[in-house]
Formats: sequence, C-alpha cells, structure tokens
Amino acid sequence: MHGAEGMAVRKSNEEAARTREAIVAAAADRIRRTEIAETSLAEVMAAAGLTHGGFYRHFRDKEQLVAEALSAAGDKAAASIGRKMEKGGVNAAIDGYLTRSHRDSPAPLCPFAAIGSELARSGGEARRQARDVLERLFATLADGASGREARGRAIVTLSTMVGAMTLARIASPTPLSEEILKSAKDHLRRRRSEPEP
Amino acid sequence: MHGAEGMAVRKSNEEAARTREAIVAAAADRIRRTEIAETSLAEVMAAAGLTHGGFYRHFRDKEQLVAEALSAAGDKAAASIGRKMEKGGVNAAIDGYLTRSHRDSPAPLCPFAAIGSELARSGGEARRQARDVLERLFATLADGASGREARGRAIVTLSTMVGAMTLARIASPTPLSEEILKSAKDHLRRRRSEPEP
DNA sequence: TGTACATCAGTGAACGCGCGTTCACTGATGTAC
DNA sequence: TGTACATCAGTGAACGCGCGTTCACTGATGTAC
Repeated sequence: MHGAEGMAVRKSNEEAARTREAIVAAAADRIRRTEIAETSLAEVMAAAGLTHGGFYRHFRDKEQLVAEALSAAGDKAAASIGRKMEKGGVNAAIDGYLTRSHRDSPAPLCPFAAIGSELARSGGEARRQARDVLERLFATLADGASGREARGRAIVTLSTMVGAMTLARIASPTPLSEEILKSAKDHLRRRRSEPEP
Repeated sequence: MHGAEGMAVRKSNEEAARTREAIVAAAADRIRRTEIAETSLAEVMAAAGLTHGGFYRHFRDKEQLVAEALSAAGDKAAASIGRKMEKGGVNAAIDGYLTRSHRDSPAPLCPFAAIGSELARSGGEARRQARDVLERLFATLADGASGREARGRAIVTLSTMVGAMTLARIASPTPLSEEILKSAKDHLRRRRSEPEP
C-alpha cells in the first residue's frame, strides 16, 4: 500500500529524542526477557511502536543499542536496590531480591541473573557497560562504607544472590527452587547479623 | 564432486555408536563454549569429524542432542568436583572451582556458570536434565551427609560459586575479577570452619 | 512574520547470510537362506 | 561358509525462515533569508 494513511513523516526533534528513549527502554525490557541474541531488532522496534526500518536513524548497530539498554537496565536495578537499602538496609535488599516474584518475572530486574552467562561472553561496549553496572551494584550494596571488608561483603552478597536466583530459575517450578531461595536468604541474613573475622 | 574418494559409506554398528558418542561429546564441549543458541549443528558435526547432513541418523532434533550433551557435561562436572572432595573435602572443591583457569577456560567445566541464564529459560528435556545435574551437584557437595543443614550448606555453596564465577567472568580482565574470586573463596572457606547455628 | 528549500524520522521492500531440517544418493554392513 | 538382498551411516545439495542491515521514498520539520 503506497497510499497516504500510515505514511512515514518526519517527527520533531523533541519527539525523535523521545522515540530514541523508548527504543532503549523497550530493548532494556526485551533483553532481560529473551537474552540478547534471541532479541530481534524488529521485536524491539515493534515494542516501541515502530517498524524496524527506522532503527538506523538512531543507532549505529545492534551492539550500540544493547550497550545503552544494559546501562539503562543497570540504572533501574541499582535504583531499586538502593531504595530497598534506604528503607531496611541490606537485609531488605536481600529479601526483595530473592523472592518468587523476582524469580518468575518475565523481565527480571537484575540483568546478571537474567543474562549473566551471555554477558560473560559479550565484548566491546556491552561488556564495558556490564562491568560498570557491576561496580554500581557493589557500591550500592556496600551502602556508602568504603572499607575492604564492606566491599568484600557486598561482593559475596551479590554473588550469592545472582547464583541462587539463576539456580532457582533452573529448578523452578520444582520445590527445590523455593529451597534454594530460602537457603540463600537465610544464609545471607544470618551472616549480616554476625561480625566477620 | 560426485567421485568416489570421500564418498559416504555405511559404518558398522559399533562404529556408529562411537560416532553418536562423539557427537554428544562435541556438543557438550561446544554448548559450554558458545551457548546453546549460538552453537550450530554444523559446527558440532564438524567438531566430531562429520558433515552436518548425517546428524538426523542419530538424533530427532537439536533439542534432543542438547539434553544429552547437558547430561554428559553434568556427569563430567560432578565427577570432577567429586574427585576434589575425596582428596581435600569441600574446601578443595571450592578452591578448584574458583580459579583463574576455570574462569578463563573456553569450555568451562560447570554448565551453570557457563550457560546458566540460558538454562533458566530453556524448556522440555533440556530443562529436566539441567535440574538433574543441579541435584547431582548438590548431593556431591553435601558429601554423603543427608541432613537438612548439610543440604542447605551445599545449596549456598554452589549458589555462591556459580554467581561469583559468572560475575568474575563479566569483570574479567579487570582486577575486580580477581577480587570477586578471592572474596567468594575466603567467605566460603571461612564459613566451612565455623559451625552454623 | 512569511517564504523556499534542505533535512531527516519513519516506512516497508529487499539484500545476503546462517540456521535447522530434508532429501536423493552411495556403497559397505547386516541378515536371511 | 557363501551368496543375494535389504538396511542404513554418512555425504552434500537444497529448502524455508528469520535475522541484521540497506535503501528508495515520503512529507512534516527545521533553517536561511
């Protein structure tokens, strides 16, 4: 159809900037849903309400979009964890993370549990962004404390949370899955209440 | 070329059985190297010294191969960890797992750290095999002990190992990567030497 | 403020490519006698 | 043990499909005067 109805038209600069953000947001959602490799640009563009052809007006290639989407996803995850920490400290962050609803979410909040093994194999800008997000989460979990011990605790806490969530997703919907979440939660909470030598 | 040199010929039953095992072994290696979705059947068959067309003489489809490959990879991982446990207990298993060489291996021993997030999204027989492997590793790490506490410890230990290895791979080749391995190792070893309430 | 033209956001068809899967074919192996 | 025929492991070409990317095109927006 070459008629006049749904025809392509130039949008204002402001609108175009919003479009770009919408594409990044859609990608941030989609890559946590279906992995990076399985997420097609057409799917992302459709989620943003566009057709696939316009993608290259905004991004050099898929890699650039993925890097920005990862950064956006990291911001959201760090902000969410930060909010929990403000309300109830690290224990609240742990409890908020190791839940059934986070496990079963189709677009999990934490990119490391969602697409961790894929990130470990990625390169270029995406890899660099993933490392940034990692440092951001460690800093958030260390809660302002700058000592070596606080940092070590934050690293172990996130490692255990990411590993437990990954294994709980694999085990789901078996009772083992709940067992994993509970074991990790109990362990991390108990550790918090005891001084580490 | 329709000549007679490299022509297809029927192999003996014994040889065919060996071929099948070689394909599964090649797949077990390849999926830990490049994820399941990125591993092509042609690549697996080439690694087994064959052309891609013969694949369907041995397997119904890619999914069946992946399930068997996953099971084979799980056997290898459980056996390796079991050997470490026999020699030096859980601490030896931890130390053997959280090493730079395991982190940098192109075909990592542990399928959960290698392709964990992909397994969490998989379905069918592959998913069932992944759950089996998980139970096998928990049993191995619990070291014969059948109590609830021993099992809880094993779950937390593997969760932390898998999470730390995933994050260490993402952080690599940054100093942060070594920091993650060391923090997780110190924490898990220390915990072993203390009774848990 | 109004006019004339260049810009470019977005569309939808088309491209080349690699994938999983299918298929006709070959000829040594397995089997029935 | 020997012969005659069916089986089937493996080959390599071909298929349909979805992907990332490119492109000609449209017409409102942005800009220069």
